[in-house]
Amino acid sequence: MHNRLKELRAQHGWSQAALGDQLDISRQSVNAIETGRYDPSLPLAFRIARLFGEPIEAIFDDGEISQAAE
Amino acid sequence: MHNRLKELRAQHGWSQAALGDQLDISRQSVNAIETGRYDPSLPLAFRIARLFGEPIEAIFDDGEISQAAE
DNA sequence: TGTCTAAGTCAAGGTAACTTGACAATTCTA
DNA sequence: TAGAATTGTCAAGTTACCTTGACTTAGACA
Repeated sequence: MHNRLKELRAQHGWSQAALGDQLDISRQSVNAIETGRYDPSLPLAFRIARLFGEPIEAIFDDGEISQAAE
Repeated sequence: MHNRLKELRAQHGWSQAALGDQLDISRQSVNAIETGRYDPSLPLAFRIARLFGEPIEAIFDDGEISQAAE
């Protein structure tokens, strides 16, 4: 799943390690998510979205077309 | 993490098995998520949100206070 | 009554999401 | 130039997510 983690982290001038500290995960996990080796868990996705002040859907993109309720 | 899966499923009149079919997971997994035994993966959370036409944050709630970007 | 469906749970197993520790390559900078 | 910081990656281990198969309980209904 594509994500904007690297871009958002760069906007704040944080290292992978510094971001990991704030998210309470290791720098290797930050790197793995940024490089697409695996997706974050849902609780971690919530922490990421909250840290950057954006909805999960604005940060992560699973490539499918989202359809609003009618 | 709390979620509204059971409520949303009831609104559509679907069984756990029928919902599992649409999400491409087993009925036991639907039950485990509904009863809070574990959280869905992020890709599965996307499929759930898309199926019900609501944002992930409107269906799942990790209990923390969300703060919009300023 | 017996049968069907739905829901809840358990066991056992596979894969994904994390961990710590290590090493190499690059870049910044004193 | 040497040292520090950053990033990328690997190995090995733990836990979470998800599977199939099975069993139980409860409700609907012929």
